Amino acid sequence: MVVDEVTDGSLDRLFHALADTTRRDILRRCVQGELSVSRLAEAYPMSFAAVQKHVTVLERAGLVTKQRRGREQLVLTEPEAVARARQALDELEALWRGRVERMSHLLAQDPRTADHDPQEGQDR
Amino acid sequence: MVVDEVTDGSLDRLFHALADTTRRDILRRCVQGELSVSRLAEAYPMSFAAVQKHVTVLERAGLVTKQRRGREQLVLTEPEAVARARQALDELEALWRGRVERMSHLLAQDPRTADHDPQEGQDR
DNA sequence: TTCATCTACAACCATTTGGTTGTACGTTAG
DNA sequence: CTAACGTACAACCAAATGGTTGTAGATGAA
Repeated sequence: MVVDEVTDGSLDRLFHALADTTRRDILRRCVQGELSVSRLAEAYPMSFAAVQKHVTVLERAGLVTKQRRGREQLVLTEPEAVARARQALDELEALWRGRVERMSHLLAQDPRTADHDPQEGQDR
Repeated sequence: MVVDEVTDGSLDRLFHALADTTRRDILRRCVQGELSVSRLAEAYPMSFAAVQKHVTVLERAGLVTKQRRGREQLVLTEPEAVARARQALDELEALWRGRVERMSHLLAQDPRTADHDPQEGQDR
């Protein structure tokens, strides 16, 4: 359950893998059901080798794994990797909320009048 | 509420901007309080120009904006951009959950109806 | 076996990235 | 005014990216 040690390098690879339209689309397709690399490649206007490289990038980022089935290689998504990316974004937002909170503290030096929240509410 | 039209290109820029340790660190620093580019540059073992370029990448991704104060340029974070990235990840997770749900459906059904579509018509 | 399919990977190429240095310009402090 | 500071931007470079083609190895089908 412990999301094992998110290093800088792993986050670099994660976000880099997500930073390409084709790769995000591959993820969307595979997240709905495993596909072989060949089947995937049929969907894009590029060579099989190019799609293969994209899958490799996703794989090194931990976003997918491959599993042999006969002569095919099925691409399986790893939802936990998405969770790791989200965790990094959450951390940023937490910092931001922290700042807002500190600012509120400064604005309301007297704890008794510390009704907080100057309009910067939450999204979700 | 409506997060204005997330295009492929904007997501590319967003995730690309996040795919670098230095840039994520810049975000963390700026999210806690605005800093000038010079002050930021003091924190990293690289030239001022390099940091300037990183800030430009963050800016084109919509993650920060710059605001002049005298001769300084303050870097301000834009939390909504982080929210856009999160939305993209949420969408992926939703697809994944959807698959699980469909799989449960299939398991509850007659096995003979469980056919896979060989060529889902998609084009470009 | 023979043949078609799926995958792996090398070699190559153009473009982008991430860094550097150098120069120029606006602004603030003395 | 002059000097120092903060910024902008160009030119350059090595390395990584994203694509190509070609070749070769496994595997399944006939």
